[in-house]
Amino acid sequence: MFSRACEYAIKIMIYIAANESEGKRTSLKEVTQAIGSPEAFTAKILQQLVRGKLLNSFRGPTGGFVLNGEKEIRLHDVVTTIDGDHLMEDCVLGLNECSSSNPCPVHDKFLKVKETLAETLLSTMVSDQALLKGKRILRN
Amino acid sequence: MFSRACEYAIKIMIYIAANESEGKRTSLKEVTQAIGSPEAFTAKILQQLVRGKLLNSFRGPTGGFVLNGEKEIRLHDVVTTIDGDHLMEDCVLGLNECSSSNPCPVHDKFLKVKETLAETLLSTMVSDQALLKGKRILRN
DNA sequence: ATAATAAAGGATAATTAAGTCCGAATTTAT
DNA sequence: ATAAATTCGGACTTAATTATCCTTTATTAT
Repeated sequence: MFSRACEYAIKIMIYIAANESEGKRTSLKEVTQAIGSPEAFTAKILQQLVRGKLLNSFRGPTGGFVLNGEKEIRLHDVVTTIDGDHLMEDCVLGLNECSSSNPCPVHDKFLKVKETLAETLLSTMVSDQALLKGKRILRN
Repeated sequence: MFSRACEYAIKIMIYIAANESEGKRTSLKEVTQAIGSPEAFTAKILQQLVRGKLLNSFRGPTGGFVLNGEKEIRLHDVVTTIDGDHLMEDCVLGLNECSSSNPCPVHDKFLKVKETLAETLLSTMVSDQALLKGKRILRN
């Protein structure tokens, strides 16, 4: 459903949010350890999240990453930052010209699926208590 | 959401079903023209659909593909044949050990999304009249 | 100032997905 | 029989994603 990078990104954000609820800043090393992801690749994803204004970063000793406190971050923000909004916006069959007025054969059938997905991503905050509780389960 | 190959597969099946409702057998050339897909790649997908028992094939002049008439084919059959059941069955975060009894942080949030998707795929037949009406809109 | 620590960034490699090429096998019609 | 049309199958190429390596830059503490 999501790219591998996006799966990591969601885990990253949840882990950092959980850490932050305990007042802790999170380093690359710590988060890769926590979610079991390749370090260098994870660094790239963290960069994207910083550029996308979802995280703030600090260099040097005691450095690391924190949530951008200015807005409540939703899963929707994370997904669109890494994967874009294709899943919610594009035609399921990949057609350029598909819309409610000029629908592809399956357009109507998938309206509800997309709506449920969008609603889920928009209504779920990365700092949601229900998510943070599951913090321990971010790797196998 | 689906792989490119799976998008093609869905279009292929709808097109062949529409043709078949008019008693016509469909050739590789015709379907690639109809859906605007690369011919050689489309041939591979047709092979997969034949091996998966969703289609029957005939060689030689007047050859081509027809639906396997033994069962009513659902979108679910097409998707699982090409992409597998990852979308419906696997953990959204890619965890191996994620289940209702040992859920990842977002497990519950995505239950409804997966359920809506599965329900949509299972309840939609490729010969559904609503789909065949949209036959003309399978390429840009 | 210096050394140590951590993120930033660029270049490259490995893997997977998407797409192509071409010859073999099968069937139809002449 | 032969030629043409069509699917089958394997090997190959290209493009995108995932992952690694290594150097630079910024920050902290000594």
